[in-house]
Amino acid sequence: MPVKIAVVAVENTVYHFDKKFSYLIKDTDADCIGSRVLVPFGKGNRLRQGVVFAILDTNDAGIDVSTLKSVKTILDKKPVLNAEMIKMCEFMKNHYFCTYYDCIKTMLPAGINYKISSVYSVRDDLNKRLFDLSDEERRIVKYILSVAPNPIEEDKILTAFGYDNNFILEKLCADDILVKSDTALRKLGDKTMKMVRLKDGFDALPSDIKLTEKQQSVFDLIYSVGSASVKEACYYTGVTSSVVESLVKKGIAEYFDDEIFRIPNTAVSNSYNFVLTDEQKRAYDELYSLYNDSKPQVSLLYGITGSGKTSVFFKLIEKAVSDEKDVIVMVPEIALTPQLISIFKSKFSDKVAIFHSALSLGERLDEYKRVKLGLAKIAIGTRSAIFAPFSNLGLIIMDEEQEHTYKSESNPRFHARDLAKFRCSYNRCLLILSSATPSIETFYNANIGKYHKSVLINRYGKARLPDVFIADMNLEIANGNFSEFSNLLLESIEDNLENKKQSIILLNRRGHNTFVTCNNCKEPITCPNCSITLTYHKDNNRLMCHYCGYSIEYIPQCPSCQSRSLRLMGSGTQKAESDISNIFPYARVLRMDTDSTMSKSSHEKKLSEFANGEYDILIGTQMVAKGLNFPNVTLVGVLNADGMLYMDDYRSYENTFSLLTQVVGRSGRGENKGRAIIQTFTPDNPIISLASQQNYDAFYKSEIEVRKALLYPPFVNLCIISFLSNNGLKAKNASFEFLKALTDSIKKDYPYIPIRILGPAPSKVFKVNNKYTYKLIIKCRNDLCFREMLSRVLIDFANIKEYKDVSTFADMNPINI
DNA sequence: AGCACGCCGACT
DNA sequence: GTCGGCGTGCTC
Repeated sequence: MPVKIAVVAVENTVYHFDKKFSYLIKDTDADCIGSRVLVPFGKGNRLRQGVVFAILDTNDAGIDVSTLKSVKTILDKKPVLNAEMIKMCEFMKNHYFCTYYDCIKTMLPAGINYKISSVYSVRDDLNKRLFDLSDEERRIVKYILSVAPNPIEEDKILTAFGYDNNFILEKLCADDILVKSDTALRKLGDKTMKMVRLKDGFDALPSDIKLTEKQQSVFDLIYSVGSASVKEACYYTGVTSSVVESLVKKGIAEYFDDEIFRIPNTAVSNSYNFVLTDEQKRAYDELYSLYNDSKPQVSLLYGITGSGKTSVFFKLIEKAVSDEKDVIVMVPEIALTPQLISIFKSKFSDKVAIFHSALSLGERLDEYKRVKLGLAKIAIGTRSAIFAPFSNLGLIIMDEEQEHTYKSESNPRFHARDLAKFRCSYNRCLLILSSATPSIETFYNANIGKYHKSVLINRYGKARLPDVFIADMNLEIANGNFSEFSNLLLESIEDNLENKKQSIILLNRRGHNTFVTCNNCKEPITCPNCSITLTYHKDNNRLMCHYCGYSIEYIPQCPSCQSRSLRLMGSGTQKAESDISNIFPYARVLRMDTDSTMSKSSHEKKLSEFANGEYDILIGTQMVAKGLNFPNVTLVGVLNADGMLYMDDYRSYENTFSLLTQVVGRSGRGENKGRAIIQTFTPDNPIISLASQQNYDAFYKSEIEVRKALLYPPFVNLCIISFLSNNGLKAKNASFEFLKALTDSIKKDYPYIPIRILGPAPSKVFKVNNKYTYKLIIKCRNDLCFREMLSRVLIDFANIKEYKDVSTFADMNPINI
């Protein structure tokens, strides 16, 4: 029979042996490029899933065909990956040092995945041998026969009989009673968020029911918040899910599924204005001519907050859709953009597909299919929307392109902007990067002519920039005000309360008090799993670790010297909330951070309640600073601008400038002029005054000089190699060994590669979750040559036995260095 | 990561 | 003389 060679990327490989494997395939099956297949793999020839990347003729493969195994099954009738996506896999593997299947899994919706598992069926001719079986074995055989001729999954049998291993099944196979085989099963059963609430009639605990201490703590939590996901209930009380389970068994609580995420249809959508101002029209015309260009183009749409960037790209999307082109719109965080989504839904209705993490597995698959079938023309979503399987892409938009949510922090560690550029060049279409405070890299690229640039300098309509005041907290203290709030801020809040206007207060710290120290031994209380101080949370009276989730009940006694004199230091959103409530007892205060926003849907609800005027003051972490549009907000207060400014990260100025500019821009979006008050101990820091003037250009000018002088992006790329181990010394040794391997390789094979190496050094937080991390920073040029060199070193290093248990990975331009 | 092969110790 | 411990190396 005539055969061809299928080049296959297989599942469950690790980086150092991930490559494309060749298998024989019938030439009648040669049209399966991009389809998933089952192939025998390894010495045991266990079946593994793979995706066919290419089909070759037997004579141009250049390998000994006689040694090849054959493709066992083709799983898809229609390919799941088209040519563009296969190319994108190659691109991602080369750029992000991950496996092919890491990429494939990221590109496809989880619901489409098959799971390979062992299944058992009973041999047809066994009747006579049944006598020899034990009772137990006979029950298993009966169980499997009950669904014959279908085989049963191994997991199902094991759980049905309560086994923790498959020895008895293996024995039955050895005795020729059962047959074991591998099958690809569609992953079923959506993993909806499992929620727990008290059963009706348990508002108060009847006195005849006794709970253990842990059960009581879970009860109290659910009682106080109404309902919580099981995960959150455990997180808050520091117990395992079995405690929740026992509450349910006792009939006190019950499980339910999280309500389906809905995009609220706020009234804003109808009043949205699509008539462009002259300035907006000019920007539109510029972008339109790029859109019509037959070459791929990237353009920065740069306009101050409230200048109507959305209107501009919305018009362009309308144009693209009328041209029968497909459009991807990426936003940093879907929950913070309900307004944008409602505009799209009201205008394009079911031509819009939404991609984000709060969708259930099934919903995500549905949206994916609607795109694939061409029913949806616009995909809106977070960074994963860049994988929307369009075939006629005409336009990609990245809103707030500087946001770090566009960078993935787990394998594959991609940046959506890079992939957007890839798709834009593949489809020869236009990519628009939109922002009021672009990333330094992007603005640099626009300035040197690599990107085009369209500028909006006027706020839209009657809205004007707010008046910004900088409150010097040193003066407040000198004047006897030791509170977290400057007098100016308190007066302004009071004014706003009287005038029925709303206020937003930003404090970039969760929790109540940020750390606890002992007055006697001066030791701060730290997490046992991480090298970081615990944060006091008043809501549950616990000390919590924001890194690993560890939590213990707060007992006012020092764990190291037993002294009872502890001091709560620093303040977070919880404390700010209670302080504000004490000062203004009649104000309706809403707090928004990852603690109070227990589930995604309540997040939505709270924002729309705030928009409806049900609250006077919104206090929160940076999530209150982004993208929201509340016309009635005329005051913004920033409590500790310093906290974010002096982090030892080369991007802390950039991030602070962006955050301050954005939060200041929340004020005065309606008819009334707004004001913003920034509290700081370093009022002379130029970043704060530049942000208060919304002067991005001046900020950029000073920042780019620093980057150039100190050799930071965009003048170099930062490639970080991390070494993670249970053993701190081992992580350290591995990092130094790697450094040696790297320098040797460069000396020997790549003498012309320009790089500078910093470190290795322990990571900023050395211990997280009992794992120790060392990091090596490589300042490099992110070109083919460097990536090839690094890839080789990584692969060779993975083969050193000594460091087998040190997990080593590379991250190009990560968020956290 | 699995999984088979292979080379040493405790046992019938 | 054999069973099985897990160290080692490969995966088309």
